[in-house]
Amino acid sequence: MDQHSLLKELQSRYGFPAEEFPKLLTFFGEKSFKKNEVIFKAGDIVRHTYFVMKGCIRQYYISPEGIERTIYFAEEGSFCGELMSFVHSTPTNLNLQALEETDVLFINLKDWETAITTIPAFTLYHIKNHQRLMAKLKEEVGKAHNETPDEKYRRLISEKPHLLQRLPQYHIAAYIGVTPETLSRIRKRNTQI
Amino acid sequence: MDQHSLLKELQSRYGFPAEEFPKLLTFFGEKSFKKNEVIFKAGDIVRHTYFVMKGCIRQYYISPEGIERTIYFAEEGSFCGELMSFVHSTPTNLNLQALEETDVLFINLKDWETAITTIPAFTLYHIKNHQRLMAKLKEEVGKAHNETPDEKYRRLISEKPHLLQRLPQYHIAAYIGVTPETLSRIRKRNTQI
DNA sequence: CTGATTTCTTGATCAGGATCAATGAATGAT
DNA sequence: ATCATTCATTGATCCTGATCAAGAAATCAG
Repeated sequence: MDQHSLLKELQSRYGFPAEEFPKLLTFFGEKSFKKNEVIFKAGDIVRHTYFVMKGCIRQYYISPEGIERTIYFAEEGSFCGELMSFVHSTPTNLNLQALEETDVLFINLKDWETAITTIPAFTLYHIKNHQRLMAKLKEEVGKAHNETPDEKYRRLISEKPHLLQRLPQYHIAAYIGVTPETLSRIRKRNTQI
Repeated sequence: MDQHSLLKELQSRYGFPAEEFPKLLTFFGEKSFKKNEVIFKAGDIVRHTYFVMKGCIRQYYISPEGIERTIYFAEEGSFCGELMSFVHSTPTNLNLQALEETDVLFINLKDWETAITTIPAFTLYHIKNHQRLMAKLKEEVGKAHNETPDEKYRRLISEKPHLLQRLPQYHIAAYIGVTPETLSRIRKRNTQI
């Protein structure tokens, strides 16, 4: 029988006792978002944390000039949300949007706190995952500054080649930090044969 | 009597029981770094986490082309290190350098794990602080992409005006992500009277 | 205090991304 | 299938940061 993709994620990185999983799962609900549906936007208080079962969600900021800057695409098997706002019930600066018909698991704050305090392996997953994400984000900050758009593009196609098939190019452009026109030219430059 | 700056940091954000502090403090040692001393560099396994008592430390990456990209200046009252490498004893990609004669508290992995498992308030501080830092880093990634150098400069002087007095301009330039020449011109553009 | 080194500024040129505009391709609705 | 809309490409021009080069200012060592 197929393993649940949430259990797979929990186990993949640091191990998670399978016998605890049914208990954890009771805290989550299921939900679907329509293509292009905005899940939350800057100013909202984030009430749920999501785990993507199927589909794709983007996290993005909107600059004072109104430019959308995508920082992350959450695909199948990823958590997605904004813990700061979620945990402290304060307004977020982030926006979330489903880019396809997307099915998620979600958990609210009360259940999250219960899960965190009663399932030690879930706590451990969070702590270790945060260490990993922080290291990644730091690197990302460094690279965001010093990579040229060409380098960012080549890094993206080497790390997540499928994203280019999956998403319209203007989302890729917003992720790399260039205009769609420039991305089109970058692609031309970087395509041999 | 003056409050210890570490206790002040622990209490400032989420509260920390003062009576637990002496116990926590026994896990830390004291150490000084000379001006420009490199604390650890990419490839090293990070053996300590630091708390800055006096002075200033920068965190930076070195790009494949050899360009240094500074992502953070840790001043008095800040933790500084790289948890991913520290906790897992794996090589880091980050570099740390003292920019002034700098006094720190430090803790090794064994003591850190003991502190984390025996002082719940310390655990809580770490979890909550990570949530805060992750949210900040995400924003930073977004801004790193879409802000112009002028905007980055103005944001820096509004958030941390003292850094400009404290540090040579080429460090500020490496933080903003421009050459020292460009920073000099930005400063000219943005100075009235 | 003096000379040497480092840091900062200024100038000129160059490269590449933004913008504006138009056309072509792909997608979606009926 | 057809039409409408959205998305991708291409061209021309403009703007800004990088680079190379030189000189000025500040800092440091003796």
